[in-house]
Amino acid sequence: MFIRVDSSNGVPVYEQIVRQVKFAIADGVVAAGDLLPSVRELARELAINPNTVARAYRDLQSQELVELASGIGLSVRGGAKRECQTQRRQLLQARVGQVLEEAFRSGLDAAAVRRLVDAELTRLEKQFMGNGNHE
Amino acid sequence: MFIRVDSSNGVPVYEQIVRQVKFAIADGVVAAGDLLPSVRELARELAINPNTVARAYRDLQSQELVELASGIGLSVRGGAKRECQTQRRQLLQARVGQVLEEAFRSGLDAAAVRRLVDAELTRLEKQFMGNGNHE
DNA sequence: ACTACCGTACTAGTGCGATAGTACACATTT
DNA sequence: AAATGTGTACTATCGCACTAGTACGGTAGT
Repeated sequence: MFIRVDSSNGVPVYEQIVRQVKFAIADGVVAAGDLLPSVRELARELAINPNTVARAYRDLQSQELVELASGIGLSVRGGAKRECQTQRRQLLQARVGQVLEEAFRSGLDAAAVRRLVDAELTRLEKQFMGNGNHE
Repeated sequence: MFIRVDSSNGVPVYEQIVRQVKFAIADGVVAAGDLLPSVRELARELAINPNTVARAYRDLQSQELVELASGIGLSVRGGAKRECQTQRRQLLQARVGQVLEEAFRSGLDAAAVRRLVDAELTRLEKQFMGNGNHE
């Protein structure tokens, strides 16, 4: 699967899994009715403990994004895609707000912030040129 | 002092202290030669353990931003202000880059990102209207 | 000298994320 | 019926950030 975790960045691994599964749902990489990779399979793939994956899946289930197909696995629920897209958009907006607020606190004014954003934007445009992203 | 910590956001408290002391130095709130608040005083103020503050101060000392005035306290070193300003600028630029990259990955194009940034920017401008910040 | 304050060092205990191993109920496949 | 694979539950253990309390050497004020 498309999931990658980094155990050294402070963010709990199970949260990283939850986040990336949500992104996969939002992107349509897994559609409604599709099964998530099994707990043991994903654990083997990521070289982590099955309990950690199970913890992430439990969270996804309690958020009603995914439902138990008993004996089969966990399947993506109907409204999950739109919900994940909404959550992703809200998360992004919040992070943009945080960073801009930090920029203000650093003494930059709106014009300086705009310059900084534009500089990073053109840098990233070169990097992402001509591909439909979704690593 | 001007420091505020949040023990429930995952970031170690001592790192929050290091970060905010650096910001205070960058902003000139504490100038070269000034003493930092004592370990015990800051610990009492933040309602945390003195060891946690001591840990933060040890980091600042090993980064040569602050030096031991034996028996007196820790004083801000000469080049610290410029160094902290540089670090803060680099940190900010990196965070802007991260967020914009995440925006690209969410499927937004450069124009959409610019719209999102502008929206947050005008929202924050209202909030910060007519004050020299530094909460 | 005495007291008070400074940073530092040390040990012990707590909370939480993660690991490790086992057991269980369920469904599919053979 | 048996084997395999699914998610789940449970206990034990480990590491790390943090708390808690104490002790020590250095400096200033009296």
